[in-house]
Amino acid sequence: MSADTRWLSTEESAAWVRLVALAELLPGALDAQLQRDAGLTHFEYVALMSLAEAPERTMRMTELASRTNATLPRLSHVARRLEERGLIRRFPCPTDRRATNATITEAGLQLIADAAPGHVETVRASVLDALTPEQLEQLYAIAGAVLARLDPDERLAATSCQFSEGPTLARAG
Amino acid sequence: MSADTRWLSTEESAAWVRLVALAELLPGALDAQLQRDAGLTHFEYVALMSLAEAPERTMRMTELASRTNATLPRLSHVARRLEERGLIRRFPCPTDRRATNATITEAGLQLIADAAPGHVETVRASVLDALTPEQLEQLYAIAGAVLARLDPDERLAATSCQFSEGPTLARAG
DNA sequence: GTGATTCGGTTGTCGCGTCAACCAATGCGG
DNA sequence: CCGCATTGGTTGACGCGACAACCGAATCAC
Repeated sequence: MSADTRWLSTEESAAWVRLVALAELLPGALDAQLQRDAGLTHFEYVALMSLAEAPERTMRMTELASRTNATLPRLSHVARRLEERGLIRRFPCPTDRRATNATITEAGLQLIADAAPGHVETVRASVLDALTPEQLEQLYAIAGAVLARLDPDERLAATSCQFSEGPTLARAG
Repeated sequence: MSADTRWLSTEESAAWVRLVALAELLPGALDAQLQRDAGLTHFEYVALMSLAEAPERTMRMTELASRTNATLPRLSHVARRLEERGLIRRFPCPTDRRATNATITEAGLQLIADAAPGHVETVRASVLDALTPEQLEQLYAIAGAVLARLDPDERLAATSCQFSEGPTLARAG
């Protein structure tokens, strides 16, 4: 009976409620747009993006799972579906025959290249354009502070969610 | 072919990646703690909390669904499970015989009363205690600006996630 | 009143994620 | 070498949420 619970102050409660609402709504909004326009979940989009930006467009299943905050079984299921759709290919790793490498195919690159503009547009419309430059900086700091608690190993730090505007990644065989 | 896509700047991309990571990890962290300590999902916790704070500890299914950002089928499934566990009760609304009212039981009140301290502790440990008072205020404003886009009707504005420290809600029959 | 429409809710089906079980390959101790 | 634990990954069963179909009750047109 720890009666010494530090309940939330009014300000804490208000901010918390909003953060929870945000965390509740954002994934659904991202999934809905990507599903509608590209037939992809946000998770699939991030996974394909990660592969697209990896050296040789190839990554070990375990590393991909870690970078996308997925369990290995989950990634395995998703990879099977993506492979059935011809968006990725899997093959045993030559140096460690336990491991599996995943590579994004040309069709996969094409799909995310087509999907990226709409996705970026959604990100702007639902979040970024609602914030001032100062708030953008504040958000970066705040999310960083929280992630230090939730993701101490910074496994998700390297996820990428957009194409840069540099030399296009698609068709760069 | 909209080649006029406004790609993300470095600052935007960095903040966005962190926000996505946060939205990805937070629900899992909340679910894990509540599941472990009370056998509840975060959604079930919020639903029970909403009932506990409603007048007569009773609410219409439709209103509860709206406040918790749930579809009606989802809420119906969850309500059936909670009822089977004896945490809520459902009965037809006397004034509109189409409608169903849900009431939290004594057992339900007891459960969330027991679960609340641990949950608040988790909220502090994973988020609130990582932020300065200024950042808390900034978070409130930022999340408010984004929610204006994601939840224009402010349906989630009234969700409550904690017990106040006022007269305890449990056992107040 | 009576028929058509809408509202409030429940039920069934399907897809995805989790968990546990399993298998092959590797590494390690002796 | 030979056990044995560990690593990397897949598979199957189960639970939850989304979607569609459905039903009774209320409402509206006239």
